[in-house]
Amino acid sequence: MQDIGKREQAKAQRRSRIIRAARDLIRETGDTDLSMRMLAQRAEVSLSTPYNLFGSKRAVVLAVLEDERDFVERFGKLDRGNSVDRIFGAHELAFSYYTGDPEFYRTLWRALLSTTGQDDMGLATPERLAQTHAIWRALLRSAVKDGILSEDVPADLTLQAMAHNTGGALLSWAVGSLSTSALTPTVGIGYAICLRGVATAKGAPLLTKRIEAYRSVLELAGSRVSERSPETL
Amino acid sequence: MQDIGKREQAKAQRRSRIIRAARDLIRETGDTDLSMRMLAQRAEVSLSTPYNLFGSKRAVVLAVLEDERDFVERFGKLDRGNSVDRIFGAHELAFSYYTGDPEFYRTLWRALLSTTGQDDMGLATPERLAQTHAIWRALLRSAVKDGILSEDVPADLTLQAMAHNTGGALLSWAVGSLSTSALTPTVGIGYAICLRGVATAKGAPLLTKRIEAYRSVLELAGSRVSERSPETL
DNA sequence: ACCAAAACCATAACGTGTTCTAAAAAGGAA
DNA sequence: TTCCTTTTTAGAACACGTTATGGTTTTGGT
Repeated sequence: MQDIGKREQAKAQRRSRIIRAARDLIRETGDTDLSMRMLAQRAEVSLSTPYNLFGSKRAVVLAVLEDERDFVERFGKLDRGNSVDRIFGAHELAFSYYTGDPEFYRTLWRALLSTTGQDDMGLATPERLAQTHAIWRALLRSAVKDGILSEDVPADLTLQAMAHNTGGALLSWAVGSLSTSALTPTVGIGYAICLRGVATAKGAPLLTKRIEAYRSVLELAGSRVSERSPETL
Repeated sequence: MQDIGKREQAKAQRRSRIIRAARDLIRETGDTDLSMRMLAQRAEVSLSTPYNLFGSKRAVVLAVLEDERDFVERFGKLDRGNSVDRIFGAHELAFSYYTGDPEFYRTLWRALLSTTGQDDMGLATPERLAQTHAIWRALLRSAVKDGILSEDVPADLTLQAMAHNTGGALLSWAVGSLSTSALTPTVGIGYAICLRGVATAKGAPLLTKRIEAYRSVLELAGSRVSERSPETL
């Protein structure tokens, strides 16, 4: 009844070999998309094996994405400062992955987007979605408890607005409309504006300061606010 | 020297025939993506012709999208009510296209997203981008002039936050994480939250009312706020 | 009316993600 | 060992977007 068969072991090894090969290929070729045939050759498996173990190219890329980010563990070390500090600390931590290796994550996101449609899979694994959702929810609730955020708007609605802000910014960034240097401050301003929309009189000044701070970062980066017009759709 | 050659005329006719065929194919097949070969057959042109006239499948789909929405003209008729009324009137007008024919626009957006990456084309034509940007900018400036929005945050930053909110919501909707009935109110709440973040004391209550209104719409639609967790990424 | 040039057509080709087939290999149980 | 089951493999196949290549048609100017 034990999972520790020699069979599962070999399978796990193949899985990680495929993920590693995919990561290396994306890192090397850059904007050239990785192909399944090249991936299979690099991972020393058959072309069928990635489909047996993951199901699709999309699933492989998603596995690479979630393998790279030791996100949740690092979140635990954000207990310093007040609620607002922790919120924007989490924000900058989350986006440090992208800005730290832009080429890699850009092509990764493009590969994720380019296969959207056939399966009903979203942009992340349900488990990861639930994890990050719980973390952010706790952050907002903590801010409510500290008297910084009002409670006449449910935290979930605020959270959804922030999540959509994130998604739209990442989409613009992946497409190329938003520069890497502008990514983190732009989303930060979006967060601060949203949060000030549901803030108490006590909390509002803290968020105003965040807006000012990110604005100066934005101008320091030399990029005018709308080097291209934002995608108003 | 005149543009009105018989040649251009035939070319324009082929263009519109391709666009119409693409629109019909998307309408009929639904989630089955339209293929270039089927499109050429339906439009009674060669497979090469769409590439000669548009450049790529992506460009064809984008042409369909912009051909469908007589957006800018309809915006002119939104002069009733105060600034806030006009803003959310514009919002609901913009999203009425999507909610009015969800299947069509969903597949259309998926087709747009699925070819993102090779060319540097964004999610809309530069002209359309500039147009809608100008319209929204005017709406926000009008709200500033009416004393509803504060002016210590530049309108472009607020606009960018709202645009990213839009993009993220549309992405979630296209992927399937956000239901059609929840689309308009969810984005409306996002707008209202953002705007209340940069509102004056006079304007804040108006936006609070909008939030309440959209919340009741959301609950009336029977969908719990997070039927799936929002994509926090 | 003729000619040169430009546009379009049919077609093949390339590489892609994905699926399907039979064959082979490998692990576990007797 | 021997047998059975599960998994991997090789390879072909399909539909797709896109490009390149000649050949054919059409147009505008002389």
